[in-house]
Amino acid sequence: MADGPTINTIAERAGVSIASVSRVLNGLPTRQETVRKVMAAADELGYVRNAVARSLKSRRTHQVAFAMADVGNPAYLAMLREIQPVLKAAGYRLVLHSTDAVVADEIDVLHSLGERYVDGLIMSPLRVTGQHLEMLAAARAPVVIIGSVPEGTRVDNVRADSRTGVRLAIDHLYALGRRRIGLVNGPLDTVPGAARGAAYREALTDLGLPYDEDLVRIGDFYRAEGGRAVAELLDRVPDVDALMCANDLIALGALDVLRAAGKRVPGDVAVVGMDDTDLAAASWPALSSVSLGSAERGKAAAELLLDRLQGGDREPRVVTVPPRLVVRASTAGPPDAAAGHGSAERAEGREGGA
Amino acid sequence: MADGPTINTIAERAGVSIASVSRVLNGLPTRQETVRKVMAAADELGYVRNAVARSLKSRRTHQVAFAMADVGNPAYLAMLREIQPVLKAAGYRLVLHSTDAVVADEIDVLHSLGERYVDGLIMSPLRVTGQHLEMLAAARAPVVIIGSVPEGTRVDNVRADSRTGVRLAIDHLYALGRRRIGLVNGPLDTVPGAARGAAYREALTDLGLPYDEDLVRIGDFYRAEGGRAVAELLDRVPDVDALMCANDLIALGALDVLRAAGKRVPGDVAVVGMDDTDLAAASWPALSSVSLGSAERGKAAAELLLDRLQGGDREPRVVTVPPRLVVRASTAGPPDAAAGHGSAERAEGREGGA
DNA sequence: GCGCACGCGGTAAACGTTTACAGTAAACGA
DNA sequence: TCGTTTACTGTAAACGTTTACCGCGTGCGC
Repeated sequence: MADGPTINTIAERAGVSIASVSRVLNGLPTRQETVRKVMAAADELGYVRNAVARSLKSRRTHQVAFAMADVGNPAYLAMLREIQPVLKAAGYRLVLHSTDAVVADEIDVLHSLGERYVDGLIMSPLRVTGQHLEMLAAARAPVVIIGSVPEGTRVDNVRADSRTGVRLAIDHLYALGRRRIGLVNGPLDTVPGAARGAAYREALTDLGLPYDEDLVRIGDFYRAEGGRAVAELLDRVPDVDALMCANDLIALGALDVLRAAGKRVPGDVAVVGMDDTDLAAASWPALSSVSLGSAERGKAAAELLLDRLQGGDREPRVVTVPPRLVVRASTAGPPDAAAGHGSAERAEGREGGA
Repeated sequence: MADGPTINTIAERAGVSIASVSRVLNGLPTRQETVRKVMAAADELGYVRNAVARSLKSRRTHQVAFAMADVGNPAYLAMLREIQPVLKAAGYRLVLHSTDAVVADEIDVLHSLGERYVDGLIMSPLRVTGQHLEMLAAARAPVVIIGSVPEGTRVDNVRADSRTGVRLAIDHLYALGRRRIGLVNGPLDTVPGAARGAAYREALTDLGLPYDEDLVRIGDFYRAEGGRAVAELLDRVPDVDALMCANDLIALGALDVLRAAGKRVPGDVAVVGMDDTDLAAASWPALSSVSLGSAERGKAAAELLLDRLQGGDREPRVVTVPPRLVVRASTAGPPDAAAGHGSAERAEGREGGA
């Protein structure tokens, strides 16, 4: 791997100055003869521009960072899938950070913006601390936050509306005749956890249903722990007839546990997930899920950032993506009155048995 | 956003030369007094090293690129999940490219290595063309290929062994008493497609089963098209009793279609997927799947690359990750003799019905 | 008291570009 | 013929670091 050619090498070979080489390579007006010589030399040498040197001079890296809370979570992956092509189309590379939702790591990423190895950042923190806000205010490059930040924070911001999302799900379950609706939530000190908890309570109140603490269980946002929380809930409220789960992974855990407990879904218990990930469609019974528009949020965030990178100053903008309830088999009908027949799945002819 | 401080700013404020500032910041031996002054100035100014300038000088970017064929495919995501922390731990950032398995895009990525914006590359091409090999030979930075390359290609290489993987699955199905085993494959001009097709044929031969063209269908590697291919297969061979699917997405498509056709899984048809993605565990019935060690391959690739980045020259290495069959409900027993009772799921008491 | 080693720190070059500025030659008008 | 415009090209500075090299002052041995 001998050192690659630089514009100096080319200049020498073509018998012109490095300035001319640069001009030719950038398409600035130049005499035909010079263009020809430079191009020929560049071709023969297999010249490729050095991105680092260009960045140093131009103060632009054409890189954007995406700091996702969790590389394993399909909701973030959905964002990633949308962010990637938008950036690519605009000529930006994507630098991926995984913070595992650890605050220190997120602060680290914000801090490292000062190193100027990227032109901007998209970040999706699970929790937003005072430290986050401080760093955001001092950030040396444009940042877009996916998730909610306190009012008045001067930063571009893309939000889901999980409050309305929970409402959609609860109303749906209510309309199906469910009255003992449980909530399996993630930690209350996360932004989504808190929002979903509050929205659940509110929705019940508005529907005139009592709020029962035994119907609310808290775990983390993963399958195993979600299942554990559901088991606990079943233990306390055996006749629960619907479960609102704070995300799809929790809902999968719920399906596991319900199945093990001999409960039919949706015959005995209807289950709704959240995020509408690929897993929802893959599970059996297929999971009704509230889409919080992960894909749309990713896209919006990327576009906000590009706009900021290209446009320069403007007031920070807040984009809110509306939720959408996707109804599948896991909530496909009213609860069974009797035991064991005419479940919704059967009505649709989709069950696995003969 | 006033221009951030540079070592010049610090030097001025501390009353020393930029060389001293640099030495202090890099921990080179310096008088205590100088260290103190520089540190104080740096702190007050909120100085952060400029990564671009450092890279230009040191010819190291501390970035590594991962070019994945498809951001949507869980198998590649599993690699990503392993690659990320390995690189992070070694102080490298991850630049993510999605090539959508388009050859031109992959060549582009290889070409752009010349821009020196990364120190190395991990790439997982679906097809390896002559153009790939040419670019690999001329690459200006170390590359690790995930997937098979022709013998003698001088490049670090991490392989799955899908031949043995298919063999594991077919032997398993045979042991369960299945004799009409279909294959739902992806395109034959892809490396995995070709390997799986050949392995299937070989396995049948070794087991003394006839090779029947009607039992082999080709689609792409996605759910919808996989389902279509299965429908076609069912049409030609209604009494097929097992399906080997070239990946999990195809297998999910198979489950969809089998369910719609009123076939029980595994009672009538056993189904095996490949890649052992999250989806396999999430589906119902849970999918038996051949793990090709995506996670291990990602990890191995990252480690090979780091070794190369740190160690310098050595002979190219080939790492082969052995496959592993993960048995779940979709192959949990022998075919039912009679119609409709005693399926494996029921035996395990896990079905959705009462 | 003188020469020398040694520990520090400053000057300047280098990494590979872009670009402001100045310089040159040709073309043109008076 | 001469000045001026025009069209191009070269010189050099700059982006923010790292580092080779040199010079200076101190302390030591003789």
